[in-house]
Amino acid sequence: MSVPPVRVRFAPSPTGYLHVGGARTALFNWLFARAHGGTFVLRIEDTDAARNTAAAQAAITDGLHWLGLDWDEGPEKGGPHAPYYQSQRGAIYDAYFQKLVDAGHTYTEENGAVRFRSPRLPIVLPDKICGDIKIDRSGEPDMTIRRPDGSYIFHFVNVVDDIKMEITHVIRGEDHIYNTGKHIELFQAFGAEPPVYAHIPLILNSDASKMSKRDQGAAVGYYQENAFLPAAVVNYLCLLGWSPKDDREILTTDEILPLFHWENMGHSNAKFDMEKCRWFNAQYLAKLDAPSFDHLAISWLLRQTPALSGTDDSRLVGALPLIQPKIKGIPELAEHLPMLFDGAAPIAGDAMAKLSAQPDLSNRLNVLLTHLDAVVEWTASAIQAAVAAAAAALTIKPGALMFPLRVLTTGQTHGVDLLPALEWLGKPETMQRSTARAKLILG
RNA sequence: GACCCUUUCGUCUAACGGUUAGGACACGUCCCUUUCACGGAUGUAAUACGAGUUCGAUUCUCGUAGGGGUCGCCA
Repeated sequence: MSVPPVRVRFAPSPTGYLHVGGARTALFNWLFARAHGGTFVLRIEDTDAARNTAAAQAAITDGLHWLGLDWDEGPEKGGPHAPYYQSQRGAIYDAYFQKLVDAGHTYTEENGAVRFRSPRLPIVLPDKICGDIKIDRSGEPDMTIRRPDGSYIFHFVNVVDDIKMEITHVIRGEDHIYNTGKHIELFQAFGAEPPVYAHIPLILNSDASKMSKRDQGAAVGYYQENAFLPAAVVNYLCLLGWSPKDDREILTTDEILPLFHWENMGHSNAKFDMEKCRWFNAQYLAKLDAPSFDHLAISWLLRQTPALSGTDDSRLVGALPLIQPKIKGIPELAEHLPMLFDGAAPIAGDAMAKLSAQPDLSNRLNVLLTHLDAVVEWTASAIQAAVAAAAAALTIKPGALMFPLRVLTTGQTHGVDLLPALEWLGKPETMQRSTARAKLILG
């Protein structure tokens, strides 16, 4: 007896955005298919014509493309079970509907809606994650499967398509557990074997509420817009409801595939932690090669308002390596770029306060500027030597001069690695900024 | 309310019935260092509660409580 090849599907409806929980469901289906050499099907459940727009469809396919979750059959690719849009499968549904009618499983309401007559038998759902779940629908009203206008309801089309598309495993959110009772009744009415079910726990907000469109990070588009690295997001998402069962956290999908078992799946809902997601992003950002980082940064800058000096000249490309190791997200460029490019930026309040508290300030600044002015070859190491010499002359530690130097040149208390930044800035600009701000500070 | 799922640091999670209950994010301290960081070290912090089984329970069973989900002619 041969085991049928694994076929899984992600079946979103076009709601206008791709929910991060949906993305995780897609990811788990994708991982399962890839781990078993199976087929990953994308099917668009667009039976609700009202919200079925091109933009809503694009949010799904763009998001999946961006995450790197390639499907084997579905929109853009076609396949043996095309079409993959439910809105185009009316004839199939009509035929399957007739089967139910002929078998006497249905009855029609006064207004024309058609219901499926439930066998009202207790159902046991053998779930791969939750175990055996008892579902008792005997007290429930019969489900409607067709509206008076002839369009079909989710439960019906979902099951028909899973039969037609030969889906072997259904991996979906826990919010579908109870629906599964209805679905199993339909499979049985069609004389079809239900697929293997695995219901994965949900992703919630940090306050345990359901993530909705408005919540930050609920839409995959948020990560795209903010130039997250897809691999980082995928990595983080994998760890919500799945674990390698050891201490590793940074994992490639190749490393995850052999460990993607039901046994490694979590059973309880997970709260989304944007801080940790950003930490993953920082890990991947730091490892990125310079050209890729430049491309990511520049294309993000070009999408910003003009206020953000989004040039792609060599000055900018020279500055980006200074920033790359400092940030957890590309949007933090907006914090670093001004202090590097705007020499006239005002001195930050806390910087001024901390600097004023330094003893012997006037003398220190003057000695520092004198030594800097004497630097011939303007390199980070030469600047460092000048700072060291100035410190020696003042009989203080070099470190004591770094903070004043940072304030003089950037106006800030913190920022990128200073000496390389000054090398990038150049001697004339450094001296000009320093003398101007020194005057301001010393009054 | 009914039914279903679930319960280990604030969060994500690990722990053949025997561990000083481990790791990571976040937070604190120290070290490193020319600065900001990175990094290293370290600290605060968890088995929801109550019974039972057992020599021994985070682990198995039951109950209680908390959280979530579902109860559509939405998907």
